[in-house]
Amino acid sequence: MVAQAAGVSASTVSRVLNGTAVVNEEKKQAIDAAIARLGFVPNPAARGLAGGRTFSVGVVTQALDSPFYGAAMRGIEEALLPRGLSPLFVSGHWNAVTEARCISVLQARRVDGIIVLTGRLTDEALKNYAVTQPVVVLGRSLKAPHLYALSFDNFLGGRLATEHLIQLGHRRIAFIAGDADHPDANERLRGYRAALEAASIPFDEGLVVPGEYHELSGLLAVDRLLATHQRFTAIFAANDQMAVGAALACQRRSLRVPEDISIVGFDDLPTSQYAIPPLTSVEQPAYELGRLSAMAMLQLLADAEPTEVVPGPRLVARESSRRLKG
Amino acid sequence: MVAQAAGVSASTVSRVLNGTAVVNEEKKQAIDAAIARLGFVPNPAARGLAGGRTFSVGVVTQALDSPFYGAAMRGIEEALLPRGLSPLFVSGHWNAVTEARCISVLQARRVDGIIVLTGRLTDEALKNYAVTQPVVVLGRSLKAPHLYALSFDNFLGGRLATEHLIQLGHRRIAFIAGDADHPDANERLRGYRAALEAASIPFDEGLVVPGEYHELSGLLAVDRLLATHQRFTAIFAANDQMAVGAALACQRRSLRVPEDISIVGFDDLPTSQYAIPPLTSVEQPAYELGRLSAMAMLQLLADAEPTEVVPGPRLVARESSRRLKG
DNA sequence: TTGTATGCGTTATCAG
DNA sequence: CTGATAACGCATACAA
Repeated sequence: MVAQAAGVSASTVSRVLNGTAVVNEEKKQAIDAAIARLGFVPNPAARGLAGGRTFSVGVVTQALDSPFYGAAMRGIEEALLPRGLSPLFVSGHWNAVTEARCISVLQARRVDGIIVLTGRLTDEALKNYAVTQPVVVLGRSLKAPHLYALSFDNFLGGRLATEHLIQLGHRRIAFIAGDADHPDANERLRGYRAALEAASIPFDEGLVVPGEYHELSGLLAVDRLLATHQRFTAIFAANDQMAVGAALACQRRSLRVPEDISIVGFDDLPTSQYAIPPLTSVEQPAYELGRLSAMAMLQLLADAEPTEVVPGPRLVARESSRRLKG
Repeated sequence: MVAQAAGVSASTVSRVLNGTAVVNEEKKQAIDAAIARLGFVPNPAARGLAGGRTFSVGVVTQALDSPFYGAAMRGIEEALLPRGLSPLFVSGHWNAVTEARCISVLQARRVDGIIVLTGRLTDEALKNYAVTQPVVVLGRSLKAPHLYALSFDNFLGGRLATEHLIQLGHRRIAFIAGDADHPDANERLRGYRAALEAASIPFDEGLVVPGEYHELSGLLAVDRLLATHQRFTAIFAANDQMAVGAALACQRRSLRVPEDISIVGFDDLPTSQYAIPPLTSVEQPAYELGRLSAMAMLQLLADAEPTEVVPGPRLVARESSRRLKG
């Protein structure tokens, strides 16, 4: 096609396309011209078949419609596309079985590598996948050949949030937890406890209520707290969505935020800054985390050792938390 | 591989894999067994090369991290995956040039079809793309061969929202518009005007302020309204994000929602039900719209005429709007 | 530096 | 009903 238009062989075209070997400048020009004239675009399927690579990397996200994973996906896309790699997004819905199926789909498509955003797969399963193709996982800390893990410091994040409230004078701080079998959530709880301990505030189990990372569970958590007559002046929710639900529950009970109750969330979603009142939160740089995951994958694909390092958590103080009156 | 394991030819394996022809039951069993034993999964790249199809459909979304498009993507994924098709998501960021580049990427990958979610491409450009491969577009109404358009009734939606406020006794209703070169936004404005007219309420240009579909622009719009000393008792924002920003602006000015100002949004994002106060909005069933787009694509790919029809808008009344006090 | 031959894994077109 | 055989579009080893 292009080859005969430029009067050379297909191999030569391939060579200029990939820079595999030096070619005569004249022929190169002729080929480039022919490519432009014919609007030729190499067929990735054929390249994949011949070269063993598909120029696509699979991304197992948990929800396509999550502000958090959405930002991460954006970071991944922006890192990958300019390098000629296409991300293939599939969503696991926080379910190990679904995730495994997702990975099967990706493997069936012969993706060059897989990026897993958190999820419920076991570390073992992940390591196992890594023997077949490079794997980058966000939200774990494990080591294995062809496997790179990027983990955000949820412990420190939990600690920062709690310390912030303590510094504002709060001592009765409720904690709305995330799923118990979710490592991130447990780390945040650990941070909460550590901050309490450092301030010599006794841990009160009654102040910890379970949640499920969505708004409704935050709302219900506050209801439960109130129903059990717990006394508290502040709430730390393990993510922003639950914090928002908690704020609504407070409003329904005529508890003013922050006058009566201070609330701190986690994630610092873009929308949190427009919550009423704007939410104090621990920033988790989703876009950057996504971008770094992709960069790490790029390294892995180039047979290099990834060195990407995750930025630390940062507290963003807004209007939902204030000094305890008193 | 599988072929020789089962003692048959590759063609026969292909036949049972695709159901292309009837195969002897015994051989079929032997092949199935071999497939299971070897954990064989056909290579889509090779299938694509040989058969001219890639079993993937490109999806041009506008933002990977948007609650609205996220839900649509979820609908698309769930309709496509079970049929063995993989969606390939790329994001155009509301920019015609970027979108065109996205489509190039998709075409380079030889996707079997393209689904475009709204966007800024011209109808002409879209029709043009449709000569190469099937196209489904959400948010337009145009007709062309191999092109199916699904459009949501934004006019009626705008009308419903405004009528709701009128029925509550409001007559001074501000409108926070979307981008002027955005057809959806203009339709909503038309609906607003139509409702006003039907109720014999004179249209006041001073009550219409531009916005850009994000929270901040909603906030600024209210500031501007207040700065120009407009009198109004209600606000209809062309989307929920701006409505949330508007609510925050009101709160900052000590205008209570809904006691002093009623607010109605558009889209009914999942989070809107947890806004403070929970937001009255016009439901736009993003998940369903996505699913229907995918179903239409399936029809197109099967050389059938799509018949998918979009559900109409529906007003969801919550606490951000109430009867005007007398 | 370049062309030729071969193979990647699968489907389609033939004969049989 | 089934098996050869060619073809899909490209990359690579090899030969020149």
